[in-house]
Amino acid sequence: VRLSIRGSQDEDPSDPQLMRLDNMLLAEGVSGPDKGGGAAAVATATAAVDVGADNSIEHSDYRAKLSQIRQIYHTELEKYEQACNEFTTHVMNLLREQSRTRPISPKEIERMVNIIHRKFSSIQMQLKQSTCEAVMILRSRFLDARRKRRNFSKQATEILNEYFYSHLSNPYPSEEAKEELAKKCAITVSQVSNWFGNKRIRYKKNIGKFQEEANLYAAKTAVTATQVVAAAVQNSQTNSPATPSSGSSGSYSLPVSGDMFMSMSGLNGSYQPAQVPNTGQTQGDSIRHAIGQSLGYSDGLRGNPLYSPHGLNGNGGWHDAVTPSSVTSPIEGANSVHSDTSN
DNA sequence: TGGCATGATTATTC
DNA sequence: GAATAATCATGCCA
Repeated sequence: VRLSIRGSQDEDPSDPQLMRLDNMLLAEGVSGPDKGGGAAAVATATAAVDVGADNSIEHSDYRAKLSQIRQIYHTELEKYEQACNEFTTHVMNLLREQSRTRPISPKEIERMVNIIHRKFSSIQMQLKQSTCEAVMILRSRFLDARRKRRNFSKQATEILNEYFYSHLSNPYPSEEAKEELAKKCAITVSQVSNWFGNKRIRYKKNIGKFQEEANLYAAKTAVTATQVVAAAVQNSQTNSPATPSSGSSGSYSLPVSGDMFMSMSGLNGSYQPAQVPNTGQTQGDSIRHAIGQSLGYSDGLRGNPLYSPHGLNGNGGWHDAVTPSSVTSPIEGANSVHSDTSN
């Protein structure tokens, strides 16, 4: 903007602003070697925005637009250079012609050439500036796309909720579990992480609000669990090769844990940390074992999180509730807050 | 169209 | 580096 005001007056070639523009164009991969630096710049720009595989379209879109800008920039630049040269020779010819009628000093010629060059470099500067602006706009638009969100599919949220509520005492899926969930939900692992992060925080903030949802999923889990268990029992009794898969959602493995009782027990709004699971330990163990054999998630979680070391403590925190060494005692927080004065 | 739901980002903490 | 808490920005529905 300032440029157009200052315009024709002073165009110092070593202008810091020009240098800034040059640097930026180089960094953005607009100027400089066609593929080398440019590709690198594009790579960093797109890497910053990379959210998942489904973004490849946007990537190519970004690249295409950037290369379009680059192309325009280069052709314009070339055009200006050519025009500058042509104009210079034209003026030189004029001066030469004039030299027949009046004496023209070499100094005067040099001065004219300088004026012409300055004019063209100011045009060049404007080109660079507008190119920079174009890149900035493109970039900001592309970066804004990060915030563009679409709600997950109903099935996806269902799957995530089922996992969440059936692991209510420790809603921290392991890396494998996250991957599994991501695959099932057709989202990325980081989206799964985001989802659990949001869910935990929002659940904790307003347990009452989520109670209905918790009951819903607990009931759902219970029904499926019953089916699965029945099938498993029948399976072991009849020794038949029947598979317990409910067929509802393919191979989705329902994580059945004591947590589902937990979400039930919280019906009246007052949240009780993991207290029930232990009661059914002996029986539940065999059941869990049976289920674990036919279901997926439990595998990745074996030994730990089903009966989690964590509980929503008095301060409303899962994360630092208990140390792993106390896994063997899942009663924590049942009747007493026991001596653990966490925080 | 306003308000709530929800996915993503950021700052902070451990 | 993962989790939390706060916040942003968009989606969705009455």
